[in-house]
Order: sequence, then C-alpha cells, then structure tokens
Amino acid sequence: MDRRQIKTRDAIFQALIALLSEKSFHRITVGEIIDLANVGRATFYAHFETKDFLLKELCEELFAHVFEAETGSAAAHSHIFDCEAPDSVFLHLLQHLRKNDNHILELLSGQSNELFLLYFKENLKELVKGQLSGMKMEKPAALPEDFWVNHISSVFVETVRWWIDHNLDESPEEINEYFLQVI
Amino acid sequence: MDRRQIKTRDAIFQALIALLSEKSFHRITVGEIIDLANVGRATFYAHFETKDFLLKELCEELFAHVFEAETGSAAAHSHIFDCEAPDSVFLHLLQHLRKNDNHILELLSGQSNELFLLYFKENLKELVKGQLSGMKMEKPAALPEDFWVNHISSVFVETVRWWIDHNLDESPEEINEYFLQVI
DNA sequence: CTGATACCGAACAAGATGTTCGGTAATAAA
DNA sequence: TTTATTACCGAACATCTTGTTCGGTATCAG
Repeated sequence: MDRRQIKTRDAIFQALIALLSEKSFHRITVGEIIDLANVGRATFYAHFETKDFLLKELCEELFAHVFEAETGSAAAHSHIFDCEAPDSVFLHLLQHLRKNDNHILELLSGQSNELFLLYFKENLKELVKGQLSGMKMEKPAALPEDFWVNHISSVFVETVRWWIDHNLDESPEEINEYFLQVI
Repeated sequence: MDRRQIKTRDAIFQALIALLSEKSFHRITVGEIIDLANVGRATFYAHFETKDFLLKELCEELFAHVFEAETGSAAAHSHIFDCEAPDSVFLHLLQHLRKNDNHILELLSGQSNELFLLYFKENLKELVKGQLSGMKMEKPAALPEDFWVNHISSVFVETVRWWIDHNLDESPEEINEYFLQVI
C-alpha cells in the first residue's frame, strides 16, 4: 500500500486521539482534526466517508490490538497460561488496559464517549461468546445464552467504567476480584 | 406560571418525542423541532439553552414520573405492597415501562440514544441507593457500596436494553426473573 | 523513467446554529 | 375593565460546519 496513505491515515488517527482526550467526540470538528493532522480537507474525506466512520475504524484498529492479544494468550500461546483458569482472560484484559497502550483508557473515559463503550462491548461479546464454554462461570440453566453473553459483557464494561470513574485507584487484581464476585 | 410557557414547552417536548421515534437524536435538527412544534426559533432558544439541554430536561420530566411512581409504591403507599419483597420494585418498573407511558420505551430504544440510558441509569442509581438497605439481595462484604449500587443499576439498565432489542417478546415477569438470577 | 495517484489548498454550496429586533397578542394583576 | 408585563412571532442575520469540486504538485510503484 502507498506509504502516503498510511502516513495521513495515521496522522488523522493520532489527531483524533489527541483531541478526544480534551473534548467529547461530538464537539470535535473535522476542521480541528485536519488542522492537527496537517491534512487537506479533501484528503480527509478521501479516507473517511464521515466523522463517525473515522471513529468506528479507530475503535476497530485499537480494540483489534487488545482483543487479538487476549485471544492469542488464550489460544495460540495457551501454553504460557496453562496453569490459569480461562477466567483470567478478564484479568489480562484489565492489566492490558491499565498499561494504557494507545491511550485506550483515556478514550474510554471522557464524558459522552458512549460510542467507545458500545464498540468495546461489541468486541467483548465476540470474545465472551467464543470463550463461554471453557469458563468457570456457568450459565444458570434458565437463562437464554445470548442474554448470558450480553450480561457478562455488560458487567465487564460497566465495571471498567466504574474503575475509570474512580481514577483507576484500584489494582487490576482488585477489579478482577470485584468482577468475579458479582458474576 | 404563564400558560403560554407551559404550552410551548409541552409542544416542543411532544415534537421531540415524535421525532425521536423516527430518527436518532443527533440527526434531529432544531429546525425540525420548531416546525413540528409550531414555535418560533427565538422562542425555542428562550426555553432551552441548547438541544442537549432540551433532551436532558425531557428525560428528567419523563423519568421523574416513572421513578416517583415507584418510590411512591414502596414508601408512601407501601401498605398496598406490604406482602411483597422490596425486590419487586424492579418488577413494577418493568411493568410500568411495558405499559409504555409517554413512549418512554420507544425513546430508550432507537439506535444512538445512549444518552437516554445514561440518564435512566442516573435516576435508577438514586432509587437503588435509597432502597438498598431493605433489599433481599445482600451486598457481598468485600465490595464497596457505590460499586454495588452501580452494578445493580447497570445490570438493570442493560437488562432492559436487551429486552428492548428482543422486541419485548418476554413478559415483565420473565425479565424480572432473569434480572434476579444474575444479581 | 514514466504513468498513476495521493495530496494540497482554495473555493464552493448547502445547511445548522444561535442571536437580534420590532411588532403583536396573550396574560396576570390592579 | 384597564394596564403593564411578557411570551411569542417571523424574518433577517452572522457564523460555523459539512461535504464536494478542481487544477496543480509531489510522491509513489513498477
């Protein structure tokens, strides 16, 4: 692929990330993004159909990293974690978030960044759906499967939200403990 | 208060509600609202500083009804429900939602109406905080109180979201059962 | 080296926001 | 009923944002 494309695409992403740590998404204008990214207006729209698509693609790129690392640690590299229960996937997720790679946490916080949490939950649901069978936490018989998947994902996301709102005072281990208690 | 104010304020609310059942909030324009409400542009801004504040006030008005009826049934009119556990507050909430008064459910669904769920959760948290002591569901000792409040509220909201996404196929009793099971 | 193409930058129409102002009509209070 | 108040109208307005267009330039892959 043309290096120019990669360069501008990345510049736009970085600009959006920088702006997102200042203000909420719907207050950010395309003008600000292209200014910070040093990119022509036409160029922006050549890359992204609209501002919302930009956010969506950014989320996919970011979460792909996080979740790929996670499924990797539970599948391909499972020998490393042999001794651990599949539940620890969540602990690893929390630790990974805490490391704050790519400023994901900064994005997940902020005031009206509900879209992030929505995308986050979508990805998480896929992960949960895949790992459900091997998990310690058994589904109560009376519940529909997709309800159960949705529930686990929701609780995790909301737990992370609570964690963020508390400035990450607690350790990932504590949060994981909280999470497991309420499941 | 001047009857004119009440009239236009209500007209604007009704217009917004009508529009919200067609499209998501951020796609609705002030122009559409004042057209449907038959209200001058200046009048709109005399009532609401901005479109977001309009939404906020609408939510407060709507949810005030729902939750007031609920706290009423558990406090003032508690003699009616004497024989019931405080947990049934949630069942009543679900039934009340199902009746679809003021089209609340239509508003809670829709695509990007995350703000509604956010406001809904805010109000719910207050309710939960107040009723926590009398509830059957005891808090595990190791958990902070506000974490527990947040958790219960989150799960309820997400349960309602799931319910809505499933077109309310299930009865309020079933949903309440699901909810109690996962708590 | 050469053709393709990604970028620039400037301009553009279309549409939304929030404000202003003079005039009209409904309201509350006397 | 009369009077002073004030909510509303409607139309215009500056401003900002969006998304598109186009000719020229620089960079890329082959």
